[in-house]
Amino acid sequence: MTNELEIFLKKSNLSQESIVIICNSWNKEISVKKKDYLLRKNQKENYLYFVISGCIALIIENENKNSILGFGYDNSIITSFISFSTETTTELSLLAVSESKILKISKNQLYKITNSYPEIAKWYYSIIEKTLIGHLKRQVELTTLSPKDRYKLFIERSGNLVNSIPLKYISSYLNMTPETLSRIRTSIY
Amino acid sequence: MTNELEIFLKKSNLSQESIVIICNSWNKEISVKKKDYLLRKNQKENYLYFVISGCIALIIENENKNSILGFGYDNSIITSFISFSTETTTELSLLAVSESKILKISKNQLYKITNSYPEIAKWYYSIIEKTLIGHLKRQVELTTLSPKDRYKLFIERSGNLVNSIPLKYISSYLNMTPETLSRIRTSIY
DNA sequence: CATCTTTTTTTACAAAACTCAAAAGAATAA
DNA sequence: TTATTCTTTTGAGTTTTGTAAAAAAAGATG
Repeated sequence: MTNELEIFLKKSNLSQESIVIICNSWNKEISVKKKDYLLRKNQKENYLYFVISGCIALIIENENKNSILGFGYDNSIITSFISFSTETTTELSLLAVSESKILKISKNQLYKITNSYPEIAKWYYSIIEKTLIGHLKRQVELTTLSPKDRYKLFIERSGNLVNSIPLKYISSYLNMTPETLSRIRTSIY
Repeated sequence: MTNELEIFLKKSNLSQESIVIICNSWNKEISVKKKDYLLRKNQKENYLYFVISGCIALIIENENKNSILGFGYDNSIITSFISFSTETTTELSLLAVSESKILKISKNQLYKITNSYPEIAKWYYSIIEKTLIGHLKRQVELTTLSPKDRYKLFIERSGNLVNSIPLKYISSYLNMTPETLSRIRTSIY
């Protein structure tokens, strides 16, 4: 059982019994190196990941453009939800943008416990709901804020990432070119 | 019980019993006029809506800019999920962009049946999951496609809307100005 | 029906962001 | 360490999109 995961689970209102069951259903801790993929385009996603440390990007990689849709870091959960829930192959990839430590749980293992324990099913759906809310908020920010304001908000919330991952990933997440981000950074100070 | 809702529910794998229970939990059909609000900024969202006909926009209205995050139309479900699930006041509004017929179900009514019937709880969570997937897909499209391609894809999928709601709403949904959309429309033909 | 309002389109102009290319700086590997 | 690769910055020029204002078209109202 991993400490970080347990702390994370304790923030939900789960019984201690459920916490133990969930914790025991995850695979052993994995270390992933920078630029390793947890998932590549056209594969099927069979796992849900818990990021203990480091940073995993949910990214769409096309010939001419890569776009990061989200990051998983610091005790958060990430997967390619579309593929994970619909059993289709993924358009998105999961890429470690810094050295990371993660846990993973397979769809089967997860379904086993959500089917057996209603409380755990509820917990899982609350994760989907939180993920939806996060993406909606991001969408609001992308459409209403200027590039400069998007960057400012980003450093307010995730300032630590600025120093631990290449800026090109942040610019991609903020939907601008690395050049534009570089210019914003020099213009601010 | 409304025919459209029943047809919609039959597409999920719900038992007939659950379908009847869900149908009976909704309020009477409401007609909303173009430009009526189902929900305004800073209110709390207490309802989930089923759009029978017409078109409801999920919109963020700011001083200088309005942005549409999604449409509900033709037998689909819509609400301001952030407010609905977190009990916070909404930043988003729900605006009828054409004359619409809708049903609504209150949070209380919904929770009553999801708590009593696990199958209905599952159904509700599948709606959240589908909503998440829809928003993720939209996000991919907004970040990877050019304005022209976004418009082309939109008319492929929702061509009927082009003729039934003002173009300014479509341009907002596609994250471009009405002028840009107008230029695209003349350049295509 | 005539009028008023809203929506759509068009224009000219301005500004923002992107592309391309190159150099400087960091990080990584041999 | 040095070499190599990757990242960030900078500059110039181009393209795209946005702004503003006005005209045209469509729709609503009395």
